[in-house]
Amino acid sequence: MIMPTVMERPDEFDRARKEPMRERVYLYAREQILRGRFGGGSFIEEEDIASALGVSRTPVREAFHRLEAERFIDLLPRRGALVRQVTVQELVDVYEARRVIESHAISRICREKLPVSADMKAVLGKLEKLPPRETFGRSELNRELHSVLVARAGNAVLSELYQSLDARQQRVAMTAIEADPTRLARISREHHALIGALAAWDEARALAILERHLRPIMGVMARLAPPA
Amino acid sequence: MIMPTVMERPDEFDRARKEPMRERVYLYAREQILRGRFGGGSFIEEEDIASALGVSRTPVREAFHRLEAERFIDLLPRRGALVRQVTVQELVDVYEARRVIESHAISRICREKLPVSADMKAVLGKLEKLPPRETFGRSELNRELHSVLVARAGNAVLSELYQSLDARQQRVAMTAIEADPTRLARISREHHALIGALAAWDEARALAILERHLRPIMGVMARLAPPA
DNA sequence: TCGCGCCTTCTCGTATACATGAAAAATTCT
DNA sequence: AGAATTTTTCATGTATACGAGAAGGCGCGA
Repeated sequence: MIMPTVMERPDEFDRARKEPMRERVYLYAREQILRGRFGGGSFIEEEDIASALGVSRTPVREAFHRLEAERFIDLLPRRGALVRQVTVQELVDVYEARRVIESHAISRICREKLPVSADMKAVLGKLEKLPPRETFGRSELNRELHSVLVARAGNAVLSELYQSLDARQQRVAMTAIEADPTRLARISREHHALIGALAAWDEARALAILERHLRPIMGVMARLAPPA
Repeated sequence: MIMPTVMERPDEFDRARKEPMRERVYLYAREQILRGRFGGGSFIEEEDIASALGVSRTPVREAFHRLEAERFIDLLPRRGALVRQVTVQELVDVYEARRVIESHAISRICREKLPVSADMKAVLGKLEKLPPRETFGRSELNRELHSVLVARAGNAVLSELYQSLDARQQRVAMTAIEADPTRLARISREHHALIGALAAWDEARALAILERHLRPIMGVMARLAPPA
């Protein structure tokens, strides 16, 4: 029932686009949550979004169901959509899951002697071209690098699972970067080291770098998401 | 557009139940796919299900979206719902993913010296009480045992990921059992051995048993799902 | 004043109606 | 006849309507 922000002007978006309405509704609601406008623990109602975007409730419902599947909200029967509170425990679990999947990918890449893919090089290249100021863009590319790494291992199912984790952590990743911008430089260094170890198929070294790479993030999380 | 089976009598189900309609529609469509009545590669239309169950298209749409999220069908824009063909590659990937997650769970249980949970014992108990004839029930319990094992490790996120894998492989698991009923006895023995190793916190042994346990299934899969 | 139950209100869940766009069918041209 | 184009069909995508169930307010009684 809490409307965190009053929209002065109905959030009109380009209705000319031909992509399905529910997709745009989904992206809109997702961004509101990501940006923290819909705080965790507050309710959103279908009609809110529908009128704000000038669409009917039907596509909003479909977007809500997708958001629920991705654990952004909980759909309470006849009550509304509760924006999930990100708990510390959940973050720890997400990072452990990431570590499990990424470690496996690294092991496969090294054991099967898979060369570093063009995708990985492309992402690294884009990262270098991007000025350090562009924290948002860099953060996106960093996440993409990890995705591409997992994809390289060649297991589509694991890649999908990893993607869903990625969506879940995205909320916090953004604020984590903002809270400590100096981390970006460190992350870049670690990424280069990781790709280097992968190119040399040095499994032990790559795994060690991954460990060091993921561990400190948990500390940041704990500070950002005090227990509800 | 292919309706594999003509329903002589509209598949009437108990409309008195108070659980949401979309849930029943979901379960119905899911079972049809699981039982192979909607063959892989064929289209199902919303209206088919709606009229077969005597409901409107609205809950059917929601059920379809859920089935798509669980990878039972592909929703093609303005075309319909395509029942996914289970490829050998996908099955191999699913089993590899299972192995990754279950191995991690075993490692954690052994390293943190977590005692075998009451849940696990309960499932084992139910399994022993169930007569060997009950292949379907035994298969369900076997899957449940693995779920409980993963849950024991205490990572809710990984448990969720595992659950989604479980749903994906269910289609084939059923037919796999039917194709080779002698496997059930072997599975039971391996499960007992696995729990034994877990109780002793013998990580290496438990992992070895898991490997042996999951590997032969892939052979069965390859025979059951010839490349499309 | 406080507790209990009724009533109002408001949102979701489902049904129905209409619009849109793609596939299939019919027609025409070569 | 064969192929390309137009027409038709028909399932999906979206909007709207209606009913049911829960939350909160209000009045009544202790």
